Amino acid sequence: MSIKMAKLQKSIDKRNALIKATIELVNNNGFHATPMSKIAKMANVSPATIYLYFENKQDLVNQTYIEVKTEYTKYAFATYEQSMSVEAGFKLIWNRIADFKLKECEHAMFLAQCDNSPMIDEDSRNEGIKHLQPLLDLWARGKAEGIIKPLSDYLLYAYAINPLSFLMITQKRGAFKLDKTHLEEAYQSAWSSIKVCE
Amino acid sequence: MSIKMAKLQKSIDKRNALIKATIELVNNNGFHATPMSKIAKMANVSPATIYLYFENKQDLVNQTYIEVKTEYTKYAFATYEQSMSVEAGFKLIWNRIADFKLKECEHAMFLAQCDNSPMIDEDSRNEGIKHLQPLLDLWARGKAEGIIKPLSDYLLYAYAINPLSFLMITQKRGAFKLDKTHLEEAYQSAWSSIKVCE
DNA sequence: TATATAAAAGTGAACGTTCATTCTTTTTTT
DNA sequence: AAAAAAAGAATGAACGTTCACTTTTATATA
Repeated sequence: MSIKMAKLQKSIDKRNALIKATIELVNNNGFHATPMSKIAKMANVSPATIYLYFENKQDLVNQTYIEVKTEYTKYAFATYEQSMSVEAGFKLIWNRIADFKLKECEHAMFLAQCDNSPMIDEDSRNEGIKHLQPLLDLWARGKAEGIIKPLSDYLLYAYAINPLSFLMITQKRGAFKLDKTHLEEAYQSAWSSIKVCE
Repeated sequence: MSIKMAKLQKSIDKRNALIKATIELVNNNGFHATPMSKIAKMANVSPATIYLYFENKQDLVNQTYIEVKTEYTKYAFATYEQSMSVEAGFKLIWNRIADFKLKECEHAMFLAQCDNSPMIDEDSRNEGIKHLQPLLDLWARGKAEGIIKPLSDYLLYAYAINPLSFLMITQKRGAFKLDKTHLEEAYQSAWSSIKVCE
C-alpha cells in the first residue's frame, strides 16, 4: 500500500511539473511558440514522457486550463457561505478573486490568455465556466432582493469581475502598482456599477 | 501621374488584402497557427510577395495591430470635441467605442487577442496606447471638475472601457446577444462606476 | 526471502511534416 | 531595354509525435 502510494505520488509530481512548465512557458511565449521539447526540459522530463500523461499538446493545454480554473474558483469561493447577505457575500468573493489574481498572478495571466485566444477547445472553455455557478446564484438572489441591478450575468461579470483581469495584466506589464488603496477603490467601482442605486 | 496613382493604388490594395487576411486568420487560429502561406493564399498573393511589403511575420502582425488600433481610436474620437461637457464627451466616446466593437467586431477581436497575449512587440503595444490620449485628457478634466472619481487612468479604463471588450468577445462566442437595451444598461454601469456620487 | 518474470514508466533519437524565408525565374511596368 | 514587382519552387530549421529500447517497479514462484 505505502509502496503503491509512493509510486502514484511520483507520477503526480511529474504531471504537476509539466503543468507548471506549461503555464510559465505559455505565459512568456504563447501557446504555439512553446515547443513540447521546452516544456519537457523545464519539467526535467523526456519529451516522450509528456505523452504518457497527456494525449497531445492540445490536451496538455486544455487540462492545464481546467486545472488552473478549478484552483481559481475554489479559492474564490472557499470562505463564502450562502447564509451571508448579498452585499457581504459579493464583497467577500470579489476580494478573494482580487487576492488570487495578485498572489497567483502567473495562473491568472494564463487564464486570461486562454480566455482571449482560440488556444482552448470550446469544450474546455465551457467546462471552466460552470465553476462560477455560486457567484451566479448569489447574483440571482441579489436581483430577487432588489439589491443588484436586473442585468444579464454577462453584464454583471463584465463590470464587477472582469476589470480585475485587466488591472492584473496591466500591473504585470509594469504600468502601475495595485496597492491596498487601489483595490478598495476598484471594489467601490465594481459595486457601484452593479448595485441598485437608492 | 494617373498611371503611377494606379500602380500605387494596386500596391496598397495588396497590402490591405494581406492585413485583412492576417486579421481573419489570426482571429480564427491564433498567430502562430497562421502560416504565411495561408495568409498569402487568402490575399491572392505569392508567399514571397509578403516580403515585399513586410520585413517578416512579426513585422506583419505588428503593423496590422497598429493599423487596426489607429482605425479604432480614430473612430472612437471622430465626433468628439473638447468643447463638450465631461459627461456628454464621455457618453459620446463610450458609445462610439461600443459601436466600433459591434460593427467592426473582427477588428476588435483582433485587438483583444493582441492585448492579451505576448504576440505583439512591446514597442508596438506602447505605440497603440498613445492613441487613447484624448480620453485620458477628458478624464483629467472630469477629475478637475469633481465629476469623475479621482482614480488612476488604469482603474477608470478597467471599469469604463474594458468591459466592452469582454462583452463583445462573449457575444461573438454566441453566449448572448448585445442589443440596444443591453448597451444602454452597460453604459449606465460604466458611468456609475467612474462618476462621483452625489 | 531470494529470484525470475511481467508490466509500467521513462528515455533519446528519429521521422515526417510544416513553416518562414530565400532564390531563381517570369511578368509587368516604365 | 532596364527596372521593379511578383511568382513558384526550393531550403533549412523547427516542431509534434512516434519508435525502439532501457530502467524501474510490482508480482509470482521457489
